[in-house]
Amino acid sequence: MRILIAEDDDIIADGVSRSLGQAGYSVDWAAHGEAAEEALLAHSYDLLVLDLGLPRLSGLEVLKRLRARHSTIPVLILTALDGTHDRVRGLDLGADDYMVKPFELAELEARVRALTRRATGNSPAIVCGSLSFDPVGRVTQIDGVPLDLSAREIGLLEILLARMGRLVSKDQLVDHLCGWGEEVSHNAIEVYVHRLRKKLESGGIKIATVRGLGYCLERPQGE
Amino acid sequence: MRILIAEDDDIIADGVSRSLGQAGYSVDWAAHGEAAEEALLAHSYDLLVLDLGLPRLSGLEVLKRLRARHSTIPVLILTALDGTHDRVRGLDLGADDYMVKPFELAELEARVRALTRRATGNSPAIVCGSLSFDPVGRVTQIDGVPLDLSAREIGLLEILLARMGRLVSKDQLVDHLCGWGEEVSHNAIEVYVHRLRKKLESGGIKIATVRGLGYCLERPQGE
DNA sequence: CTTCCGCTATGAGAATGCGCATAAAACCCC
DNA sequence: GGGGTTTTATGCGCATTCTCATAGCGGAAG
Repeated sequence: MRILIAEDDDIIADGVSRSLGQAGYSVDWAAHGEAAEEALLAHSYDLLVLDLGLPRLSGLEVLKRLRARHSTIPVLILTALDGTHDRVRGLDLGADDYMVKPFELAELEARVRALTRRATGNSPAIVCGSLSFDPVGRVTQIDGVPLDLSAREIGLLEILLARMGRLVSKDQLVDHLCGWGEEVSHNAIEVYVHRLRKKLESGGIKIATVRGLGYCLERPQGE
Repeated sequence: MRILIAEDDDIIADGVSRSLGQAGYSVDWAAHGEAAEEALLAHSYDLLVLDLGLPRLSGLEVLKRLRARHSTIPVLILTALDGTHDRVRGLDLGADDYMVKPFELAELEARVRALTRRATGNSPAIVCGSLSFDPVGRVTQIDGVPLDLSAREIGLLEILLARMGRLVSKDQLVDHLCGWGEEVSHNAIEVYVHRLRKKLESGGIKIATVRGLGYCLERPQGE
């Protein structure tokens, strides 16, 4: 799950990205409207958190262009206390939710969860054999028993589930786990896979290795 | 967008088909499992709304056969409140979403939208007799059973499938398998072909040798 | 028909480097 | 600073790849 934050106040941006990063999302940050526009064109995000008071290119303008391109990415707008007018206009332009500054990080997280859920097609849970993954709460269960996973493990599992039964290269994994700027070695991926495998093996879930190409979460036998 | 509804309760079926028809889909209705099976074989649908409690042929069976034919149509299953077990089994068999009766038509519509949207992103598998190959996931199945191939074998199969029924020279194979700097001997190609043949023979897939010219993946009968 | 030569099949062995495991270091949040 | 998590470091095992040697096959020429 990849999220773009368009926010000029770097203290807020920092807090938000930490908080969401902690929750297992990979977060990119754009400090002004043009950077946001560029990032949106260059990558595919699952959610945009958009401050309306952006320099260079206003948040409303970014949103307008985004929707003009028929993008359906969920957008959560951030607005100052007195920006009622803009807020309304934002919702008119196709924003999905809004928050008024200052806000609680916990509440932001909750709303982000709600919005990303919608993006995953409303599916209540992704099931793979005895494993079920709830994209809303980002909670994993094996045979109904909650499984304790770290942020990185959740991120890894998420993309493997999204591409269940297909091969996923290490580069693809790196892409999904990290925003740009931060990169992680292939070795790190191997370590995550190792740990995730250990936690999943009790449920009979297997991650197959294809040497030189990548990993593949085995789809449970449809029989 | 064409949708098939397999549902024996004609009141529900009527409501659903009106609602979806209203929304611009063209809707067919099958009142029992065999009719659904027949319709699925006769036409190509973009979505199947499947009641699990069908007479004549159960919904689970319909779904199972559908997936056995390597169909990737999105399937939304309808289930009674107490059908937890069947629901889980349905998702295991490759259903994409489910709804519990009774449900709101508006919600059904929303989920149908989500599923049909997702479908357009799906890549069609390349099928050759009992073999199917997903070019995106680079995963091979024979009669629905995943086949364990190495990187080189996958690469070889990939290009043979792309030129199915046509002759592929060894030089072409070398080109496709190796990057710029690296080269590989013709003898190596022979070895890959040998190993790939061994793994494919159980599925009745044949790679013909054309002496002095190259190899050719035989197109299955009936096309 | 027989012989010969070159192409292909096949098995076995060797080399490479990928991925695994484990440990240890950096990091981060409370 | 202490628990957790993330990341880097490192050596080993082994699957995969590739070469080699040999046997099989097919076509062409004599």
